[in-house]
Amino acid sequence: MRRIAHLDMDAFFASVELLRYPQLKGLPVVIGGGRRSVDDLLLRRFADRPVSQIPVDAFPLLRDYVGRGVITTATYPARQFGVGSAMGMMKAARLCPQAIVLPVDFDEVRRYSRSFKSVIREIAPVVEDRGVDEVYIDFTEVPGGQREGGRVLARLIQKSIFEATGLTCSIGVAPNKLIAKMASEFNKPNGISIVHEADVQAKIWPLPVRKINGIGPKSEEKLHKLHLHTIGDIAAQSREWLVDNFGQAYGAWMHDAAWGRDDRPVVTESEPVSMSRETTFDRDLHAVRDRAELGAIFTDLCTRVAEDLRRKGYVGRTIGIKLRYDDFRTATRDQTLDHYTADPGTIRRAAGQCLKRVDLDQRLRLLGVRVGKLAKADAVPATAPEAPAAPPLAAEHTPDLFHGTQAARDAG
DNA sequence: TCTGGGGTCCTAGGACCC
DNA sequence: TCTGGGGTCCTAGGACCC
Repeated sequence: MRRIAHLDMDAFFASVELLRYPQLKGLPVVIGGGRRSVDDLLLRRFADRPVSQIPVDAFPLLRDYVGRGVITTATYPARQFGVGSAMGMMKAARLCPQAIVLPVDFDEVRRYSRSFKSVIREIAPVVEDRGVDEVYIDFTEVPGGQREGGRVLARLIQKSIFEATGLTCSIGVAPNKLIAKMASEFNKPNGISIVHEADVQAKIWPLPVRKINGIGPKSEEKLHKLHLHTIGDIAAQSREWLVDNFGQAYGAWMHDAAWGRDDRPVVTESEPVSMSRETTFDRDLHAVRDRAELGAIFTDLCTRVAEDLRRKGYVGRTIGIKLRYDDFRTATRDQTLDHYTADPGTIRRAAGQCLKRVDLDQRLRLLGVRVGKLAKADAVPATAPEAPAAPPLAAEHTPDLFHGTQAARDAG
């Protein structure tokens, strides 16, 4: 009998911060925002004492937050005010102005991520990564993995993670990934939930459709229009009806999902498909009026993707850009080269070509650069960047960007 | 008050080749 | 002069997830 666990760290980003600032325990704290944070200032101001001694009233509050951005994680006390992840900072500030705001410390989060995952792998080796704070674990072949439906092993993992990191997690164990994912939410935080095949009707069917991993806001809205609100409502429809309304692949999948059927394996290894860097500006920028600023950001994005590729040992063939207009519409353009590259100049030139194919009259709020069709750098025949060599990546050397004049282009 | 940054996968049309 | 399918690759957009 297959036994699959889904493990989800409780309020991971916030919990990592609480380890550093235990004085914030029990308070509403939100993580997110980024650049505008006062965190560094705080540390400098109280450089004379351990961070755990910084007084609570010295921390920055959500009510004082200025800028764009969304909440990455909210502590449970903050959630009581209706604040949750993916919520805009400004909206969160209205709901809970007294919440403390801290920026994401990616290095620290990654460190704890590696740490809790290695604890799990020592106990149960078949682990699938689902981002920094989540994994699927195959209990089926683990000695003792079937005892009490997986509860015994789940408890051991929970305890081992807590002892190694001081962090809590919630675990769902079920016949497959789909149900395990839903089950891990049943007893949050620091909970375990065991679901068997026979429980689907009682425990899964009453849930709202949105709880199915794969049904998002758009599908939820469409389901609601069809008067389907619970997973049981979907299960009550015929496969044919769902296919007629949602298409062959999605409709059939939805039917299976509602009946708790899912035979996807736990995948322990995977290769990246693309790497990208993007940034939302502090204020909307215009291609002509803010040309220099945009040019510098663009160059920086190209440089950073190139660094990411090199650091991880990949090259790519498809170079693309993404931009978001002030009205939140998104446009993408990409171009496939005849050779693989990780060279910042090559990426910059190809991305620059893409930029010329998109409307730049409207103000922009976001710019991104993506490299796709990746291959391992050592698995691909080495190709020199085509002559002439890539120009240096200074803004003044790339006058073709953002409505550069033809004369400037010729000069470049 | 809008709405981050990093991804994956799917769809659909057109090019191009056999 | 009209009429094929099938397969693969490229591109743009969009849904969804963490």
